[in-house]
Parts: sequence; C-alpha cells; structure tokens
Amino acid sequence: MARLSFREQVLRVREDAIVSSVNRLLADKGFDLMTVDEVAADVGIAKASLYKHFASKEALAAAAMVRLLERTVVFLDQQAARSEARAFQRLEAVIRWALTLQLAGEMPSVPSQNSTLRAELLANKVYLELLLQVSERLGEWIQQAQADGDIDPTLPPEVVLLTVYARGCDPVPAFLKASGNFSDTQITDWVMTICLRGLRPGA
Amino acid sequence: MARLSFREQVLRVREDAIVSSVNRLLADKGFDLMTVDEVAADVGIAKASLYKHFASKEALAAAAMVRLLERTVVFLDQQAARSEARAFQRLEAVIRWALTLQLAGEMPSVPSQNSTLRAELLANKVYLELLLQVSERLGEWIQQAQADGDIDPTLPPEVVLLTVYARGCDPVPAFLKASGNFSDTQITDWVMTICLRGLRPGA
DNA sequence: GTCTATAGCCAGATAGAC
DNA sequence: GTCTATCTGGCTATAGAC
Repeated sequence: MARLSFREQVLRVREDAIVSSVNRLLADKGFDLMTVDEVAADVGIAKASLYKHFASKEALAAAAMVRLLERTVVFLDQQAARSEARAFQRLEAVIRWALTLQLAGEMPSVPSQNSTLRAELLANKVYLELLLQVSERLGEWIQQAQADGDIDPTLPPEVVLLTVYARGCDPVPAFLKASGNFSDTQITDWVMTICLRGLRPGA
Repeated sequence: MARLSFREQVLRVREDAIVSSVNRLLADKGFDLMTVDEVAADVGIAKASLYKHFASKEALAAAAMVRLLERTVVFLDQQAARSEARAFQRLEAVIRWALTLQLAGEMPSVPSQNSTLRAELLANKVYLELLLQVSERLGEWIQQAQADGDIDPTLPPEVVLLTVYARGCDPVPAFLKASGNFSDTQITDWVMTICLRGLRPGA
C-alpha cells in the first residue's frame, strides 16, 4: 500500500508538472497556437506519454482551467476570512490578483470561439461546478457592494461579473508591459483605477 | 482605356467582396480558426482564385485591418467636423462606434499572439501608416480631454489610448448579447458607462 | 508508463489546363 | 483570372515494442 501510494504521488507530481507547462503555454500563446508537441517538449517527456495522462489537447486545457478555478476558490476563501473588509474591497483584491497573474504570464487564455474546446469544457462537470461556485460567490459580493453603495446599483450584477472576469483576458496590461515604460505595479494600479473609477477624473 | 478601367472596377468590386467576407469571418471566429477554404466558399470562388488576389492568409487579414482603419479615419474626420463637440465627446463617439461594430459582428479580431500575422502586419506600410495616423489623432483628443478636465490627467495618454483600442476586442458585449437578456443599446450604454465612469456609483 | 515511429487528417499554398 | 486537382507540412492522436 505504501508503495502504491508512492506511485500515486509520483503520478500526481508529474501531472502537476504537465498542467504547469500547459498553463504557461496557454498564457503565452493561447489554445489554438499551443501544440501538444510543445507541451511534451516543455515537460520533458514523449508526446505519447502525455496522452497516457490526458485524453486530448482539450483535456489538457481543461485541466489548466480547473486548476486556475481551484486556486481562485482558495483565494476567495482567503478574502472571505478578512472579516473587516467590505465586499467591494474583496472584489478589488480579486481583480488585482487576476492582473498579477496575467502580468506574471500565468493566466491561461482559452478562446470562447473554439467550438471543440467549448464543448469539452461544458461537458466537464468539475470545471462547471467550480465555475458556478466562483460565479455565485463573486455574485454575492457584487450585490453586497451595490447595497453598500460601493458599486453602481443600476448595473445588473451579471454585467459587473462579466466585467470582473474580463480583467483576466484584458490585453491592456500585456501591451503596457511590452512597451517597457512602466512597472508592473504602475500598470496594475492604472488598470484597477480605470476598471473601478473609469477614465473620468477621480472624485 | 474605358475597357481597362471597367476591368479594374470589376477587380475592385471582387476584392471588396473578399475583404467583406474576411472581415465577417475574422469577427466571427478570429484569425486562427478562420480557414482560407471558408473564405473562398463564402465569396463563392475557388481557393486558387483567392490566391491570385492575395498572397497569403495573413495578407487577407491585413487587408481587412486596413479597411477597418480606413473606415476609422473616415469616422474620425466626421467627428473632427463636429466643431461644437468637446474632445471627450468625440472620443466617446469613437468608443460607441467600436462597440456598435462589435455587436454587429463586423469587428475583425486578430490576436497579437500570432507571430507570423504580427510580422506581416508590421511589414505592411499602409497598415502601419494608418495605425499611426489613427493613434496620433486619438492621442491629441485624449490630451485635449485631459486638459479640459474630462479625462483623468494623471493617466498617461498611452494608457488611455490602449484602453480605447481595447474596447474593440472587449469580450463583455458579445457575452451579454449571447445571454439574450439585453438589447444592443443597453449593452452599449453599460459598457460605455463602465469604461468612462467605472464600476463605482456615478457622480 | 515510457519511448520511437507513424497513421490520418486538415489547412495553406501551388500546378497547369482553359 | 478562374477552375480542378494536387502537393506539402504540421498537427492530433495512436500502434506497438520495451
């Protein structure tokens, strides 16, 4: 039993290494331009070995998305534990975290246009359940923040939620970073400001 | 000479039909998922004929981007003619126009990640010149709006410019439209509000 | 479970007749 | 310039030995 457990641990470590590579490549090139050959080369194993762990390229991307959502749940737990914080501040922290991930090149991007990928994600129960959980918890904070007068109450929560999610694939931070003129902190602050207060002058 | 001119006209009409198809397919599926076979089928000609007009798939996309920029210049001219308008109102009109294009499925999307496409665009002098012209004219309006106190003067104009450009590939409008719960006008107004005033309650 | 080698497919691009 | 037919390369996925 100890030996079997050890093997399982090795398996998990290897699969985690695979998902890490996929995560980075998805952040770097996106799903369509990422090739399974690259993933295999990055992990350092043969392509056929990859397919022993994951059934398809879509399954690889799904695993990366699931891990992202799992980490998001952990982050939401941490924020929920800040009993002194307002809902708005928690949302602010979530957006800031997403921007940090993106600037670090760790935010996987999966185009919603790809139909085969979309189908596989919608058929993935773990993914759907996590996505639902994250959306519901963010939705509660959004409504609380609206009740607190911190977020425009005339906006439908659905619109606010999508706006928050969209920070995960906002092209602006990457472009600003590529220009080389600004620090990550500056970029994050500006994008946060624009998201929360808009382009108009502050109060 | 009249006959040659006629032939040239036919040529231009055909190429315009090609670019229109490319434009729609780029808006619908994006560059990576768009296939040249689809373009040919949509136009109603053979693939080989397509290649008599455009040298590559990248050249097709570049032509669509050039046409978009040309139309943008026309729109900027119209706005510049509104002598009573403030710079901020002109920028507002530009963003609204971009959102309208997107909701109509006429905003071509070319991922900045694709290196071959990127290389071809950066080698395209017409494209670069138009992009520069648009950026400079928008940049002037942005600085004017900042001087007028309509846009936060602490934001670098470069950041504001990228934020404006990003409205052209904002995934939020399409998602809201796909939900089927809102009209195009509502969607546009909300995204405009969020872009200009942020998520915070209005003044 | 790991590898090498390859099947199968699809998309970009071209040849050559008309 | 338009077509049909084809080439070529790259990518997903798998076969089969170890």
